[in-house]
Amino acid sequence: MAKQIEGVYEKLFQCAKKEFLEKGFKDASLRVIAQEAGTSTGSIYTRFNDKEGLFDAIVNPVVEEMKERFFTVLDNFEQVDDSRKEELMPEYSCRGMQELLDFIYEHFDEFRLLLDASYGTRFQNFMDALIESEVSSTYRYMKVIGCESVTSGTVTEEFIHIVTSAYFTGMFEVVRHNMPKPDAEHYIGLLVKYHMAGFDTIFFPDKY
Amino acid sequence: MAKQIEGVYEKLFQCAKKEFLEKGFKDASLRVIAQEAGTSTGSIYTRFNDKEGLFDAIVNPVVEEMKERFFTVLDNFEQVDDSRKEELMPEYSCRGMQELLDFIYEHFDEFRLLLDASYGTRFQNFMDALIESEVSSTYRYMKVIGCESVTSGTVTEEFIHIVTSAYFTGMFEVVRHNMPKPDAEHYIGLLVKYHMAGFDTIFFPDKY
Amino acid sequence: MAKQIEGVYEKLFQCAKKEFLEKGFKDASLRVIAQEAGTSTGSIYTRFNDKEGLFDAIVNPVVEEMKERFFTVLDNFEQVDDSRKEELMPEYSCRGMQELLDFIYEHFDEFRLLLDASYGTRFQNFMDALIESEVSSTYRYMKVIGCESVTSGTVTEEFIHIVTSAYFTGMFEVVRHNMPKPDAEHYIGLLVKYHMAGFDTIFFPDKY
Amino acid sequence: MAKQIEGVYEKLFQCAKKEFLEKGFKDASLRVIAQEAGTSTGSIYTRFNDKEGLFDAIVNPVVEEMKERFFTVLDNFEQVDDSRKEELMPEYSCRGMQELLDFIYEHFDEFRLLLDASYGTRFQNFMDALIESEVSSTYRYMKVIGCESVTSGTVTEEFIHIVTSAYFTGMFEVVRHNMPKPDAEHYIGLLVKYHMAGFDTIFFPDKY
DNA sequence: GATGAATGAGCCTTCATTCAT
DNA sequence: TATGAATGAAGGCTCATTCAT
Repeated sequence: MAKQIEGVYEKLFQCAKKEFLEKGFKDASLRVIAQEAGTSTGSIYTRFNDKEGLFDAIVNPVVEEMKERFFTVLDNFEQVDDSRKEELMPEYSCRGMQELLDFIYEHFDEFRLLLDASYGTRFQNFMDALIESEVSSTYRYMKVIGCESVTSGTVTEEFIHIVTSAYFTGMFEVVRHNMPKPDAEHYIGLLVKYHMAGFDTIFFPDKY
Repeated sequence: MAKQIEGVYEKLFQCAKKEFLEKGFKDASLRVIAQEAGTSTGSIYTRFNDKEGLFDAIVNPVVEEMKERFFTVLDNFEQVDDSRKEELMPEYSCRGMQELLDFIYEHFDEFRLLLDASYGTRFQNFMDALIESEVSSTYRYMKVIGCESVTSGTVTEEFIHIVTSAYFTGMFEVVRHNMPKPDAEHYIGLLVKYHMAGFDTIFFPDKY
Repeated sequence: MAKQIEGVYEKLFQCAKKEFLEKGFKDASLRVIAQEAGTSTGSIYTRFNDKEGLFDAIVNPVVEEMKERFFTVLDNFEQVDDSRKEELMPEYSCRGMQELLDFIYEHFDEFRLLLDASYGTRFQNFMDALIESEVSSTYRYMKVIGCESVTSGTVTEEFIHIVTSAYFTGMFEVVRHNMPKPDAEHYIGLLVKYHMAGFDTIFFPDKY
Repeated sequence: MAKQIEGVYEKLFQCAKKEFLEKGFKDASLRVIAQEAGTSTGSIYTRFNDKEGLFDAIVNPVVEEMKERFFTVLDNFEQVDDSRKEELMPEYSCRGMQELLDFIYEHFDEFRLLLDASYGTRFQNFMDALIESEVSSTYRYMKVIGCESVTSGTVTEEFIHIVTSAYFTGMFEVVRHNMPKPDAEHYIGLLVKYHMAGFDTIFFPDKY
């Protein structure tokens, strides 16, 4: 059984990343990628099955790891004793965002791909899905701690979605703008504060 | 005098809207649109010049009116006496958002096109541009009222961009999710509160 | 019976001339011509039948008049008594060329159309046809005067064609280069000398 | 290693030649060529890049070789000692034309393409360019040998252009008329004589 | 007669994918 | 397994001509 030539996978991988970033999934050309990588289009099919498979290979590992980390955080928090949830929430939330930021900066290109170059792939709703997880986790939390605006129906899961979208968009804005990490950290710190203050105002209007 | 067959314009307009919404600008097919509209591709060129002209015809009137309204609001506020700006800000902001929401619901499809189907057209950065206007207006305002976090440099225009992106994304989420208007109004009301609380926390930490 | 609007014919005529000159027959666009002329494509069909008809209208009158003049000259010479032909030839030839030049300069644009913009029309071989007339006339003349190189078969009609093509090409070069008429006259005078000297060398090698 | 199907290149090449000859570059259809050649349009792009590339492939090798030969002849003559130029001119000129004729007959179709089917390609001014080279070479020669009609200004480069156009047109007439080579040779021999006699009459009126 | 919209075939070109070598 | 040529549908667009108004 003939072996795949070493290094071609990586070359394709890198060139595809570049091409997808520049043109988006749909407008990227496999011929260009293969050429740039110094190999043939066939090589892509051998290694990645098809165009989407190539995109997948670049982006999915990051997505998977992200999910795992993300869900670990959510799960951990889920397992905190209900009585202490409210108290620990800010810390969890803040550390969660920090970790997310770190993760993003370790996988900057992949996030840019997910955000702005994934139209036409199964990841085109990636951010929505991510947000949806966060939303339902938050919603469960709100109910658990008996947040009145939720139990009374003033605030629904739908609204949490809106606010969370806003929050995450702010977060990902640092990716879209290619900010240096220190700046990003500074801004995200502020963003967390912004979000929490806004959040409390809505969900715990009586808090203060 | 040769007249355009009546109703074909509208038919093309509607079918194009549908096709663009479903597939996005780039992937939409003029052949499909013409066929669906029961006419020939040539008809499109008679009426809309070319593919982008067709997209334009659907979306530009809304964009233009939006700009006008939006800039009127910003200008009005700009002309308020500086000493009263801070006091009147919340009202302006809130009413502005309310009007924006009304406007969006009058032109729902067009906004969906602008948000998610405009890649490849001159509108692809529409939301960015919108946000940028809001950002610079806000920034000017902050300096006028002598907001300390701004004058001291803790907070920059870049961060205002992040927060404003977040805010507007929340706003447009109602479009993306096809919410009934009453729900939307309710949520936007809350979103405004959320934003203002968050905003104040960052920019006027000493306020309270 | 409704009447054609006055002046439109002329306008179309002029605009067509311009368009044909710029782009050649095939690449000229009737829509552009109509637009430029401030009328409709239909007008062209009413007045000129079709695209070629339009070209025809511009060019054919000139061609016809040219033929007539040209054939008159040939005929006149034909009717000269055979015994005097040789003697009168130079004068006829020279005056013919002079008249041709005058005629060309009265119809400069039309000649440019015939030479370089007629591909795709029935005039695409106009110059060939013209030359062919000249050739057969010349050939008849040669036989009449008993030119030895012809009667002996050293020189054929085919070769006369070659030489005549050369001659006429030189002639029309002044059109292609948009020369001022005085220059043209000077050059054509020289060209006639050139041709005649060359001609005699071939056909009457013993003359001198 | 994927190979181009053998013979397809040649088939395309031949069918393209045929189509271009029949309809000219602009009006030739790649679809027709591909069909005629029993392959797909894509094949053309694999082998020739695009429509002009196809024309190029047919014609350019001939043009390049022609340039080389042509310029070699001109250069050689340029390097002859000035004092012997006048004496050697006729021989050079005659041999040059002879060689040109041979070359044309080795590449008959290509010359027909260049002459009558190249509109719309970068070769559309091929003959003009060729003539222009000859003209400026001739002009330099005239000045070197101190031809009086040139130094006195009676005769200009412009007129040399006219005469040279005439000369070359005569030459290429054999192509346009598909003459058998022996006939062509005979005629070109005569044409050279014709040209030289005419030329001398104009440029060296005192010679005899 | 005047208009100019409608027609629809035709243009060159690009593409992801297949498959013979 | 590697190659890259072959495929052929599909893309946006232009055009001379027709014909309803």
